[in-house]
Amino acid sequence: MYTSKDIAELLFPEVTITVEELYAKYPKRGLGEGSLVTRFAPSPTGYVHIGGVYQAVINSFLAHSTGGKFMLRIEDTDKKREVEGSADLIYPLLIKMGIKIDEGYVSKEEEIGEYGPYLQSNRTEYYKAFVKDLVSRGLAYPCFCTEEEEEIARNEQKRLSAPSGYHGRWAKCRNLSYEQVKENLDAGKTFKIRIKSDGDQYERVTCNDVLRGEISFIENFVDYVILKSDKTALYHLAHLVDDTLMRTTTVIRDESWLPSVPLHLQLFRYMNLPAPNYLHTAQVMTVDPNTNVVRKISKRYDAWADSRWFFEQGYPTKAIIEYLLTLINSNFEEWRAENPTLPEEDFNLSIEKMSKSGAIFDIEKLNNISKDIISKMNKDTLYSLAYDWAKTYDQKLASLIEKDAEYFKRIINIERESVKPRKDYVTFKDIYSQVEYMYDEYFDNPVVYDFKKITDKETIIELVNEYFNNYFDINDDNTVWFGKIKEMCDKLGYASNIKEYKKNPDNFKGNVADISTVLRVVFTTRSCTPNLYEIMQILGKDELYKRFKFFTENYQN
RNA sequence: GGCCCCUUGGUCAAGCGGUUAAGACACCACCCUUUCACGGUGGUAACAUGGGUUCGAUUCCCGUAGGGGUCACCA
Repeated sequence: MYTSKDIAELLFPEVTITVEELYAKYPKRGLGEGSLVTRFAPSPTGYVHIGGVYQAVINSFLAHSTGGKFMLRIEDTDKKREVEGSADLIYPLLIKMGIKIDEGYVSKEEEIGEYGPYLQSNRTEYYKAFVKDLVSRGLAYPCFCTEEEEEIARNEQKRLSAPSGYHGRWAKCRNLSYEQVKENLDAGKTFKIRIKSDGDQYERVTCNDVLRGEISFIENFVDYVILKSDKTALYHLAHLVDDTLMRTTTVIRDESWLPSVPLHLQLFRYMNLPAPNYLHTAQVMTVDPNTNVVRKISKRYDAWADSRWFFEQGYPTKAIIEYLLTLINSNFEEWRAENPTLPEEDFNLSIEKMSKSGAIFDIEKLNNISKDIISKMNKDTLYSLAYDWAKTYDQKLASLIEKDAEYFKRIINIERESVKPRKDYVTFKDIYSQVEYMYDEYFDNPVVYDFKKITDKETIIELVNEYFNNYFDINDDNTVWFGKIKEMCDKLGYASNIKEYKKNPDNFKGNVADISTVLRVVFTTRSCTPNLYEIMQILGKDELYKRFKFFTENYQN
């Protein structure tokens, strides 16, 4: 009389390692009581989705704030979906995001940590060992059904409105004898392994989710495939094996995994293992710009689903992370306001403050955070980050910077490094268009002078001449400089005091703002610029004359 | 359709039985101001709905609706 053990041996003669040996090989970690061991486990199907970064942030913060470990595991069991080379993109991306990885897959050549391999395709023997154990104890079995047969069963179930899946009378291979299995094998049929579910569709099982509390489900009564016919693991199996052997304490994943919790709990029970703690996060969503419908962020429709998009756009890493943090923990902004200079790693991410409902990704809010972060950078930091960015994404800006780094720094430092710094740049992408007029090359192309009230060429020339002849001294300080402009206003019949002007506009030809605008536009072509005095200081006397000359030769009313 | 999760302003969200229902972003107005960018002040705007429980529900329970997820040899 054959037993299930014989079937296991028949199916997996090559598997000699046992689960006991594996447990021994990966002993419990000697971490403190409340230390969380977490993991980010993406599959290499392309670039890292922004939702993945969101997950990684949660995992890493929770591990690090509890003195635990954060792992990076690559879930590449599905070779059909894998995008060549994309596994090697993940680690560098996370590092660039400022997320520290304690253990895991770095590249084809490199791994960190003692609980590996961290690439699932290198763990097949482990999965097989677990499966063999399950089969030998009669808790899993080989299934020889073809796709066609299963398709037919599915259709029948649909027609009958029966619960779908491989179970009950549809589970044809559930009780195959040793002889039947051998017969199929001898006939050259391929098999996959299904869990032999003991679940009852009228019974319930509960899970105590760390975030959501107790959740009750119908027991799993479907004999799900856990090992594919190519003998690679399905997620469910890999999750059981990896998170057990890697000693993960808390499985953090998005809520789309909630429906498979009963299966996972069953799997752990079958292995006589304690299930890890589960934390099912909400998903980040977006509103479709065309239909106004809330939906998942999609690789197909949303360019920014690709986390690299944020780098291309010139968002500082810090802005991306801080925005994500505001979505994850509602009190992050408050903490940031109270601790403006602390690094974000110091923030204590807490599960209690985590929202259960999916947030809609708000670019406007991100922009605000980004603008604020850039405004608080000192000129050297901004210079180096902007230059790094420009080198890969904006050659025009890069070459401007390369001409003269110090000159560039002077420009971006106007009204920076102060209590109320300017907030001109939402991203590094905004810099070019706001500094270009400080460079001579700008005038190689046709320029448009953006004069406001005073637009007549002769009048402007008279005004600038008057200014240069009687009021201009590059050595004046800001106060003297502006005092002289007011003096000139008074002399020419323009109000030097705007309040006075507003009281009796008819008494004046205009006001000091009009005069300032004339100078501003002659020197920069723009009516909106940072502090004019500083701009004039940076341009210097000769350049100012040169620009005035250019104006006289090129401006047309 | 079955099962599961979620539901406070346009968005992120405080709140955890009694509040004039915070705050941030966005928007609007005013102030400050040589333009702009800041900064300041103020404003518009919310508890999906119906039943309970209770002296009293945004808060607790049930139903309904809406949104989302999931029902693969994908993760």
